[in-house]
Amino acid sequence: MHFCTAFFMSIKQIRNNLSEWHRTIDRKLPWKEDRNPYKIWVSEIILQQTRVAQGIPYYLAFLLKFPTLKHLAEANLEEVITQWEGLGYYSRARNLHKGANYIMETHNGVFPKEYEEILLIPGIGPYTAAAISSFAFDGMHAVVDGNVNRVLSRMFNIDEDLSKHIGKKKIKKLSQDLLEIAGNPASFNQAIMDFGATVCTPKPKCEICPMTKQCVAKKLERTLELPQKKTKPKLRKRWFHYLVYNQNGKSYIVKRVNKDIWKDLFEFPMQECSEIEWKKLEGVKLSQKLSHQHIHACFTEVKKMPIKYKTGQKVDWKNISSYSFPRLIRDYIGQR
DNA sequence: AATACGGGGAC
DNA sequence: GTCCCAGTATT
Repeated sequence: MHFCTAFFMSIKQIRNNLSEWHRTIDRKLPWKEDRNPYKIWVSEIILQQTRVAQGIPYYLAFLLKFPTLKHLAEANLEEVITQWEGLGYYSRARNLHKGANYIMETHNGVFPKEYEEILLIPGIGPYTAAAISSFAFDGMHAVVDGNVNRVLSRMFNIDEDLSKHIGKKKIKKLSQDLLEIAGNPASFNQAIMDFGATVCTPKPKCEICPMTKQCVAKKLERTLELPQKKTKPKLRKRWFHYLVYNQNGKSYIVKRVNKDIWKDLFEFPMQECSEIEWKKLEGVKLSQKLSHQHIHACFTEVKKMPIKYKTGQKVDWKNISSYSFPRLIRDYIGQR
């Protein structure tokens, strides 16, 4: 059929141009040095929803601290969380630790090779399983991340909401077709992500793009409309009152244990309150913007801790920095 | 299908 | 300010 032939030609053209383009730029990054699945795993988890530049120092420090899967499995969760301090999405650190133990128990410490097995590791979803499978083992699994969504929705003018099943299926199919024609999964997956990260960016650089002839969105002047944006959840404002005990060189800190932000990190004893109450408080006021919440914090130093706040553990001020804190708390301690 | 989960960089 | 980043787990 004519349509199928044209489609196939377009796919081949895209593959050729993409691989030619990639040969000219290939970014050198620390996790590309070898095909050690453990290192690739760590890098992929760090890079979830995280920019390359932000992830690099964490990747280097993490591998210095936990050089092998066994080191990670045998570490305490506390140490792992500490390595993650400041990076955000702390469940990634929890799952990395849980995943290392899972691999020790289920696969005798040997990182599994098959996509379906990789997918069962805690914290690994379809993207990360495909990335590890292709980068470490040459598995024929196409990655679909934010870059791929953007590149392919534009190339093929995919209108669907990519957070929904239909849209996901379309992108997955295109990406898998391209990969199978390209034939080199590690290099193709790397190329399409690098392309999305540097050329087919949210505000695209079409003037330097080698594939404008194949890009349907460009032809229709729709590049800025694709991929379809999802409506963002509305911002939540929260008001925290911290009681900072300070007597004889001691303080109290408590670990956050609930299903909420900053789980497993420490903070001072805290009472969440209303905006009205918060504005009347005396103390050091700092705020922190998260993607979906604005946290307003007031830190009040006290010589006596009310009984109901006396939870957690008493610690020396001079050791306090060794605990893991959210950015906001760390900032307060730093400027105090 | 929708929501929660951090922090930061680019504009 | 806004967008969104090499996403996943839970509801």
